[in-house]
Amino acid sequence: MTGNIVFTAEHLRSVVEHFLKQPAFAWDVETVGDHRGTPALNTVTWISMATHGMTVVIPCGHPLGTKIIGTTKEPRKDKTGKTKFFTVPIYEDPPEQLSIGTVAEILRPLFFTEGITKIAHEATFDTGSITKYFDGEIFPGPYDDTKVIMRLLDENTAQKDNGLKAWTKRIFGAEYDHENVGKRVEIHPFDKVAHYSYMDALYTWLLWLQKFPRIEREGLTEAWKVDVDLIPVLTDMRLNGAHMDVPSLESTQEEMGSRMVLQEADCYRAAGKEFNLNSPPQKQKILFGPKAEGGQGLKPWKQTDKGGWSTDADVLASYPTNPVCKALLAYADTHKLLSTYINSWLGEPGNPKKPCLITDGFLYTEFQQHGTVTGRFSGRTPNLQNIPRPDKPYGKLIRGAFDALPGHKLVVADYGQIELVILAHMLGKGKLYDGFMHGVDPHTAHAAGVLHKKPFITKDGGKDGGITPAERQKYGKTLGFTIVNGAGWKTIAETAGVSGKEAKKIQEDYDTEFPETDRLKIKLIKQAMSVSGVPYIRTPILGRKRRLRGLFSDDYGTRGYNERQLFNTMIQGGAAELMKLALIRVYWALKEQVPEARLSLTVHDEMVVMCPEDKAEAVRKIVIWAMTGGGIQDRVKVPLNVDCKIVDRWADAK
DNA sequence: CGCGATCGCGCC
DNA sequence: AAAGGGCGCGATCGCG
Repeated sequence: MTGNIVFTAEHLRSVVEHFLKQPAFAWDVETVGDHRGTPALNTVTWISMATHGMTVVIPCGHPLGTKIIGTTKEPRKDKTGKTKFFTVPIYEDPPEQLSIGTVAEILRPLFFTEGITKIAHEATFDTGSITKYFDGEIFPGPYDDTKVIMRLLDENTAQKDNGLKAWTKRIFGAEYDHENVGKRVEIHPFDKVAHYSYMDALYTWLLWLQKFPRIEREGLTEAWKVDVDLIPVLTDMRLNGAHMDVPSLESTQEEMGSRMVLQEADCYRAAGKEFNLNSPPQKQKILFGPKAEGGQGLKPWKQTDKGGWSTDADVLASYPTNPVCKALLAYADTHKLLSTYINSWLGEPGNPKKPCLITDGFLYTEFQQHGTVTGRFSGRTPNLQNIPRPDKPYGKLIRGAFDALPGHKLVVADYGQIELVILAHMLGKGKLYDGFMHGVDPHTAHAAGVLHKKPFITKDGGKDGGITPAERQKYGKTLGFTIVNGAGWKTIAETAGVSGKEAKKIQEDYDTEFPETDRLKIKLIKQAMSVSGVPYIRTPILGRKRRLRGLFSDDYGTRGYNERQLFNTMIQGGAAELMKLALIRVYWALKEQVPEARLSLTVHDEMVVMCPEDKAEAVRKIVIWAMTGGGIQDRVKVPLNVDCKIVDRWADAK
């Protein structure tokens, strides 16, 4: 392997010459720095590449040599504050390496050659990390991503088994990393990291060679193409980050912090003692323990998955007169939001384990196009797809901390009722479909259907035969998500606030008034079961597969669960695919027409773009075109609808 | 001390 | 008869 470590410019040039003659290559980076996982901020110290006939590894800034030339004792404090001494090896100086600048300059012609496919495992990370060395320019495609491929071929793989190491072990039986070297390359000796980096590129290449042909064989080409077209888009978003008003976030932190202290005290006072307010077992003891032992003597009624007695918000709310429950509910709300969305982002100064996630006003997040079984994106580190809604008090403050740079605006667009659009598209007829075709909103259509009234909002309290806004809310909105998710009458009763009897009646009326839905469900289930091997269905827009082994289960519950997943995947997955198409369209249109504009975020049916104030109107038009215009509207039978606002803060968009 | 499981809960 | 789909993450707790 020694000859495959590149130390000189001459060597690297000859490598590039070889790679330029190939149709495709795999590559990988190793990164260091306080923000090693954030492509916008990290430092690349290794690049490795593999193709037909050659695999190389290019060190460019590794700090250690290979030979141990001595040891030293390093003091480290443990949790209790005790100082312990660890023996740490001292390595020889590292060999002389090319600088990342030189490496990027020589690699540039290779990466910027259109027509050579660049393959990585989780490409947005590697692509984003190297972009800063290419003058901030994302290199052109075609791209490919073995993680995307593997996930399309088996969407049910658990997230933790979805890394390159796991695949390499499973498919090639090879294990080359027992120490998680990639997590902190800078503490490992030179040769070890060289080997590790080399193997990463090599196995990405081998995995691609073996698995890519299966994409076409399984009829997944269209879904795959969109996912790889998303690579520059998601890389761009990952690099852009979202701008934050840090002082505002800090003042919210203080406000919530002092509020929480009071709420803590309320809990202790009500319970008559101090206990850990975040510990389910301790809460159990307090709530359900006998009064003689200082408990509240409440009767538990809800089990956790593991069979314990639940103390979740549902349970607490069911004892509305108990002061402990009341106090715990208030505390939990504040604690959850403060710890998840504020403290974890601002970090703890002086604690290297809890760094501030906001750098120069920007918070960077990661969108994974292979993060879910349905085809939606998932978001992580941090997840910006679950920020509290602006219609809640703390949500208004937290979402309000996402703002635009001075002189800029946020253009925020979201699809209206996108899941029901997909449902209507699949149905192709019936009251929901007709409603969409005539501009009736789906909640109104649903409420009117089950109430046997006319599908419009009444103007005279109901004498005209229409439905009231309250009926729309109560029946229409409830039906909307219960259909999509396959909820039962109990959930309907709970959500709509009606009796079980009435909920069952709603369900029956829905089935008679909207018979197409049940027929569609049955058709899709039959379709999935009619294929040879593992049952699967394909999403309506791009034909992504969802395999559902449990569809044939003898167990009623398992089978029902799989049937609900099937139907939901069609809807949720179809909606996600429209958004993916829209994102690709908006990215390229903006690049061409308003290059100053930047995609910041996407949250399932919503996208956020930041741009200079005087370009906001132009951006708005582009976004609306991208989400609803020809080329995307052609893919769905009912009209797409977008709400698009120009605002200063994310919270102002709703 | 680090890791993983568990509970609970934020969003769409 | 009976059924809520999809995520990520913070805090706790038990294990090795």
